[in-house]
Amino acid sequence: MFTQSVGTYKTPQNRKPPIETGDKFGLIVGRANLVATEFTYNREEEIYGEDEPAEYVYQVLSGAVRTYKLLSDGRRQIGAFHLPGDVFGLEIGPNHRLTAEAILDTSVRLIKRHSLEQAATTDVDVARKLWSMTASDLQHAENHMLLLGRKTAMERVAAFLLEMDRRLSAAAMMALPMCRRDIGDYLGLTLETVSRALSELHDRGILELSGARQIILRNRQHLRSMNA
Amino acid sequence: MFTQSVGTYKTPQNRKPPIETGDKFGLIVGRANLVATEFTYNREEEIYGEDEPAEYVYQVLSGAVRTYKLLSDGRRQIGAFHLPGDVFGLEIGPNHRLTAEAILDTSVRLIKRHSLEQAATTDVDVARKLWSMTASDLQHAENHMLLLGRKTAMERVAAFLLEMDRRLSAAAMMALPMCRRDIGDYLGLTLETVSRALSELHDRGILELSGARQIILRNRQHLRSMNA
DNA sequence: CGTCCATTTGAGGTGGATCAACCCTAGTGG
DNA sequence: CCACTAGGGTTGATCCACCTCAAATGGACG
Repeated sequence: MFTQSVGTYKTPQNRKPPIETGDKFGLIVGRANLVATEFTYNREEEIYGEDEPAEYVYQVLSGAVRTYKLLSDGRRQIGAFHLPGDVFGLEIGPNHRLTAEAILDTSVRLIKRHSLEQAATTDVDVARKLWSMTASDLQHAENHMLLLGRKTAMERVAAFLLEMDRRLSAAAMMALPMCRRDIGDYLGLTLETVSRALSELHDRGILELSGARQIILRNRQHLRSMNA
Repeated sequence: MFTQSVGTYKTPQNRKPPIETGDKFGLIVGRANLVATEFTYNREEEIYGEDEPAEYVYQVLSGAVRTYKLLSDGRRQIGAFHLPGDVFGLEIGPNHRLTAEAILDTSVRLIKRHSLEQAATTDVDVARKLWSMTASDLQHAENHMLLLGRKTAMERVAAFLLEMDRRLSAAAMMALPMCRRDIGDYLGLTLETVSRALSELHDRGILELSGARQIILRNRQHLRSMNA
């Protein structure tokens, strides 16, 4: 994978990761004395493909990543967006089950899966942490199934905004890393429907736009009430 | 939970469970010397509710179970059907994240979650098995998000039939335990749309119906090709 | 300043939802 | 053993939320 990659190596270790507290992955790495490498991917670059052998587990240090599945005719369902601090690519079987791509220039920390699993056999805390990360992904997927199967377009967009608000807006303004098509493919909508929903929320004074991807939420309570 | 339950106790242990080989749960129970109890629920009876404390983990012995989430106005998304052999209700957090109901009269084997977690701290194989079960659920959810977000009604029904064929039809005929509404709520469709899709598949000679829930697949290859 | 995309907006089409009969069948009770 | 009933399932007619296709707008970057 890496030999073909356009990404560039950086010196590993010896850096304070820009990750807030509660960094499970960091805890594991430290605790188990694992070797973590840093790597960067260019915008729109593939990190791994669906069904490829899962050799590494990844943590976003900066940038953003989308993981998705494709149908044969190109229809795409994004399963999750991965933002700084998030772990992705953790599998228990031999292969990745989704494709991962960098949305922006992205740097990741990566660890050999094998070494993580090794650590899990000797350290129950590591084992539980890995299980817990998979369980968190499952919980996200269960909520997302409800969204995809039963929510209206406006409800989906409201849920998306609240999720992103929670996950990336420390400041008042949130800077979305992804385009309208990505949002649509995450929410099971077209990019036009996403755009129309955002326009309507803007017209209703529920959010402010300064550039299509710079959003300020003016009325979170209203969004929560739309979230059914 | 059980004090309010209409279910009835049966003598635990001392029975050969009607579970085929590869019974992960059984392996854990045997290996770790855990106490498993048997319990039965009546048709349409709730097994546990969303956000209730997750005290037990369940395995279906006979019958069928649906697990789902509800929106405030009653819209329902079924996350999974659980058939004999399947484990459900396994959580890592304190509470159940979906509601579980018996579709038919159903008997389950149950184990205290606490005792499973206990076993996981001393036996890495148990820990890995638990992780693996959560990972399987996640994989199912990832596939289902693709279905809910991007597949047409006919593709969803074809996928459903193939899933049920794989999971419960040892014989030529498959006996669906669930009604059209359940299927719709699993596939993100209405019961009418499910019915129309099945009628069309019947008209096209792809399946045979003897009673609405007794289905014989005549052309699996065709169904697979519709599964995009 | 011009080019290239991403985004917005508009107009019209459609797949699946909704609303409404009707049918079938398993269970019930006479 | 059969008539009745209730609930699940099917089918038809219509509607509408979202998709599709198209064009205009805007912002970033050379």
